[in-house]
Amino acid sequence: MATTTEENYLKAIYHLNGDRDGKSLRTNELADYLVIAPSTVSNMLVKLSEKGLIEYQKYGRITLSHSGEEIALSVLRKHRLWETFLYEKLGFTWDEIHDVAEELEHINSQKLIDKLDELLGYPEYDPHGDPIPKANGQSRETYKKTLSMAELGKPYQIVAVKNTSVEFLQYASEIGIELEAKISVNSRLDFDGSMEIEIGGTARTVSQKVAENVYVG
Amino acid sequence: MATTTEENYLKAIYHLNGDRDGKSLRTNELADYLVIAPSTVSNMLVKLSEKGLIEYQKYGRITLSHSGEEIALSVLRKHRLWETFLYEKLGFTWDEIHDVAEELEHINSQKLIDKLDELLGYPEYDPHGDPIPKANGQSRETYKKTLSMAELGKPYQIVAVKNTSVEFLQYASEIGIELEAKISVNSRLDFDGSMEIEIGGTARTVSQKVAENVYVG
DNA sequence: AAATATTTTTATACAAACCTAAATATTATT
DNA sequence: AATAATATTTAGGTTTGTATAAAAATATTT
Ligand SMILES: [Mn+2]
Ligand SMILES: [Mn+2]
Ligand SMILES: [Mn+2]
Ligand SMILES: [Mn+2]
Repeated sequence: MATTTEENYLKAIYHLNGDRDGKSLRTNELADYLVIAPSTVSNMLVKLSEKGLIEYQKYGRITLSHSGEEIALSVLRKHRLWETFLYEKLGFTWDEIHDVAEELEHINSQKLIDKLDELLGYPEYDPHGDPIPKANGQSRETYKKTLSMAELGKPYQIVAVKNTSVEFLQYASEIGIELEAKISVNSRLDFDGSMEIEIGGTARTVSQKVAENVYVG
Repeated sequence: MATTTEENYLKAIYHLNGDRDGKSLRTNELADYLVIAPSTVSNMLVKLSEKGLIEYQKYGRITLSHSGEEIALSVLRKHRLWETFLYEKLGFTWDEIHDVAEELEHINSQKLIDKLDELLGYPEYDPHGDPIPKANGQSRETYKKTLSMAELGKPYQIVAVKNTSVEFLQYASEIGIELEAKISVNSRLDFDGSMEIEIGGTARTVSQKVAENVYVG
């Protein structure tokens, strides 16, 4: 069995190798993401590699092995099912669920997760719009079009958010950014990438950074 | 904050000091209960004592401090609420819930436990008949009368079970021992304390050990 | 009350997960 | 291609929670 720490590494590697354009994942990037020292990561990479959970050799690129990816997907499945539970059944808001799910995802019980899935009615997406991997490890691909890439004047719907920090999600809620909300871009300012949008009938200005964290479809 | 291990120690001390008749709790008994070496316990006792969570000095008796008891009760509350959730909402059987709750009880989120309590309708007892401590730390006293102490011929109801091992609970279910079941003792054999009982209309023989693990009222 | 047995503590060690600082390898710049 | 900058690993330490074996304290038996 993988420890909680190992599971978090595998999930991080899966995540960081997900939306990248070819660039190979390296020690420092993982260390930054996990907010720990590069030397700690370096040691752990040797251990994960010895356990057959990642493909890796000194100074090289970091990728998951087949069994490593299986674990990463199962932890991600648990994470997103718990988030859905907290949101749907316990009335948590979407900015409160991530941190708690970060702990719950490490509870070991196949029956628990199967029954939770059943209780929730086999949801396909979590409250941030992210796809929930299936029990067999199948997972839908992630979204590609962000609000910052949207065409001017065209009507869109919000399908997911990228960032799950409390700060972003609370701000997003305040300005009406929520799943399935109708949204369109009126204009884009070349200088800083900020844009005038219309959301729920109200006109707003959002920064490029915000626009890059909203997926539309 | 207490670590998961510390929480488990405090809960164990609370439990072992609960149904005892004056005998003072000592290192070896704790070590046996937790299935770890006495030296490990000895070291941990010094740490817990330094943290002000227990009253203890070398070679002496072990009791919880006020703040130690607060933590023990809050962990016990979480444990029993989770057990109730698994049983009521996810269809687990009463022999499957303890081990999973043993992990879930260490998740840190006040909101999570408050909302769980609400979802369950503020239950008073867990699926083993044990009282669930209130949020303010109040807890009903534990039961005193076991089946082995019952009067012959008198009608009783099962109110709780003492042992939560899979082996005991599965056997108990098989012979009709479940909460609220009507039960009476026909005869008791002095030789080994075994007894003839009638439960749900069926006559059975149970050992003294089984009878000591069933609470009636 | 001595001797013996038992319990508890102390000394020492190990694994996991982290750290800082130093050494080394890789990459970028001149 | 040599030098400088950056990334990564290695060396050496810390903390938490565990273990075994030896020492010391307490309890029991003779
Ligand atoms: Mn996690
Ligand atoms: Mn999510
Ligand atoms: Mn526990
Ligand atoms: Mn219980």
